[in-house]
Amino acid sequence: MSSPLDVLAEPVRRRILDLLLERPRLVGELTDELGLTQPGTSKHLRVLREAGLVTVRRDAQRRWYELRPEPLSELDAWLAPYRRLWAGRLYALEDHLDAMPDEDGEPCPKESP
Amino acid sequence: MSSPLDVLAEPVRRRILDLLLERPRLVGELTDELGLTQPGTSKHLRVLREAGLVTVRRDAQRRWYELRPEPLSELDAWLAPYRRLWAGRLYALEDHLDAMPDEDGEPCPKESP
DNA sequence: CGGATATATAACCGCAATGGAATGTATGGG
DNA sequence: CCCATACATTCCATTGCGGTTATATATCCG
Repeated sequence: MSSPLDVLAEPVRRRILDLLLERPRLVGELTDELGLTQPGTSKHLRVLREAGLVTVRRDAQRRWYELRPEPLSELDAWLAPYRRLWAGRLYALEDHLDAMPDEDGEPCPKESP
Repeated sequence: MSSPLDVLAEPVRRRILDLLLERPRLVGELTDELGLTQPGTSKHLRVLREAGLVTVRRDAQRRWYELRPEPLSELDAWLAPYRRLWAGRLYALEDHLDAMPDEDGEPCPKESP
């Protein structure tokens, strides 16, 4: 019972979904593109399957994996109240720059310098 | 340099953001609501800070944590091409139910039975 | 039927991340 | 000046996850 967010934390799984966004793929194709071993790919696919993010179509020994985007709507729903914030209101950058503790780290990286 | 998705995989951190969605909070408040120890809370807050998802305002010994939703736009951007799919086209449910391998598992849980 | 192909599963390992206890640091109050 | 408060950091143990190797299962081909 893992949340889509949990499943998508893995970069590899995100790449799989991105690949399936174009068209259904065989496990072998995905394995090639990901540069993983076949069992590695299969395990990620299993996680995606159990999260309902992909479905399988059997074709002899082959398995066509295809995208099932529905569960992503949950993520979208979670995101909704936040989207309003960064879209609508202008963020007072200087305000919290001023209040920044004088640590040497970079607590708030800007996205594009 | 962790992606928002990576940071949000943690349920606790999602709850923190949800709490900060209402109003800024002190570490103590968050600790109470989360049922964690104070250092535990602080560590999650550190992760959120480094991801740019929260900012801190110092007030004597207290620290007011507030939400910074901007990095979530990256998640939103990743989500965009998928959103079109589950929103626009009707998903052929029977189609892949038909192609479902006869395993005992439940590869595709429906969201509301 | 026997081997090759395509994929899944199991067993195992290493690492990173999480959570708790103890400690460090800064600020305010008496 | 000393102690309490509020929070951060460090250290440590546990665990869960991702990756690989080896093995199992199913299907096609000759």
